[in-house]
Amino acid sequence: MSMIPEELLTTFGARKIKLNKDEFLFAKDTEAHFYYQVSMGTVKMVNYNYDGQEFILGMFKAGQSFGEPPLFGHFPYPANAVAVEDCEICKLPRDNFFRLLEANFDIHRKFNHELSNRLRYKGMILSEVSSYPPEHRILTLVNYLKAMMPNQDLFTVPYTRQQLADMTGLRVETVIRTIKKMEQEGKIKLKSHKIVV
Amino acid sequence: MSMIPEELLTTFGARKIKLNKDEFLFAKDTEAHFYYQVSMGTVKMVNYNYDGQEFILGMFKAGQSFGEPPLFGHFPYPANAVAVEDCEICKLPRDNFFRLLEANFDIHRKFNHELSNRLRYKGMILSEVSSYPPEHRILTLVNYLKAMMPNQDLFTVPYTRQQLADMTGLRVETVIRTIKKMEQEGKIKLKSHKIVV
DNA sequence: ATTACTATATGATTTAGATCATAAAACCGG
DNA sequence: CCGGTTTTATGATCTAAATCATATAGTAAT
Repeated sequence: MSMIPEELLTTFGARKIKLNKDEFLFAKDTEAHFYYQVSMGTVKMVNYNYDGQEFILGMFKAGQSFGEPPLFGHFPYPANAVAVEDCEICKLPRDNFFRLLEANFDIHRKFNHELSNRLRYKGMILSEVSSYPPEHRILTLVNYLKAMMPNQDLFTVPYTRQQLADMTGLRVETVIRTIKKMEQEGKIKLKSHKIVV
Repeated sequence: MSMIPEELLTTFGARKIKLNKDEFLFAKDTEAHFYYQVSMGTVKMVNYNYDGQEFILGMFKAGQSFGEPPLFGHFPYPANAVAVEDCEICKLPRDNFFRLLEANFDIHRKFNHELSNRLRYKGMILSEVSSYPPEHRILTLVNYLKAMMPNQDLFTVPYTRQQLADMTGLRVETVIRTIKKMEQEGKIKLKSHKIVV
């Protein structure tokens, strides 16, 4: 379930840190020194443009790692890491992380797999944002999120309209209006304002 | 320079195939059976929306590989592969590719590095397309392309206005007008219609 | 050179979604 | 339960870029 079991991380010298909602873990354009894995809560990778408008590049919850590409690819962070809610994060120094990988080939492979999946997500969102109207973008995102869930029962999209907007490059008002319209047309179902698929 | 030396690819049973300009190598939503590496020419990964508008997710030239994420991540192709010009492509069956990786740890690592760099590119473009005006998008892309060049001399952007549009989610006319405006304001230099940085 | 095609150029018009403004629900901590 | 904050809702207006329509300039092949 976890990218790397927490016991193994501890063995290699990882520390657990706490992060309050809205706190920054690292900032865009700074150097990467650590491997991070969410132990509790949710972290988002996010970019802000000049007038504060944000775009969410990824959401990471318990068990998921984030911010490794700069470690593998040797470039500065391309975005900021911010706590979406109170979090606990496992933090492992870069060198220890590479030692851990060398000693665990299967985990090294797992990262290949994980990075590939993230490319899939980004490519999908990119194609959407560049050429599809709001309705299509939201539906594509929602269907992807559902498909990523292990159990295929009813899935409640756990994001606010604002977060959906920040993930699809739309404005809140547009997302609100589009979701309402889709509900009226019977294209989606809502349960206490959350999309259920 | 190459992701995998061609001799090594041959050792593991790779074949060279030819591809004419505008020919498809594989299509979106189909299964991935091969590892591909450009030997000559340029291949683009591209998506088309309902009215034929295209979005270019990546351009790959001699030495570069493409379309591996579906091999690593076990999902169908998220985009189409099309020859931008006449090409020669090395093609290696999936299983042989994985055998090659197992036998060459350094190459396996290289893919981690490569995938990370692609994530960087996609994240950058995504942030641009979602929240920045045409001028900023074009400049960011151009600067990135230059930064990727090994030699840091004068770099001529090798793409047409149409291709730049398809990489930034803009329309040709917008790219043409924006580039012209930037040139007049001295923000960029042109040499026989191509941007030089 | 001439033809045929591709790329660049430029004006006029339209439009989807952003922006602005304001309000009503829903949710949360003490 | 109350007061404050966050989230959802909705109407009115605006605007950047898309779209539409042509035209001109390059480029490649015969």
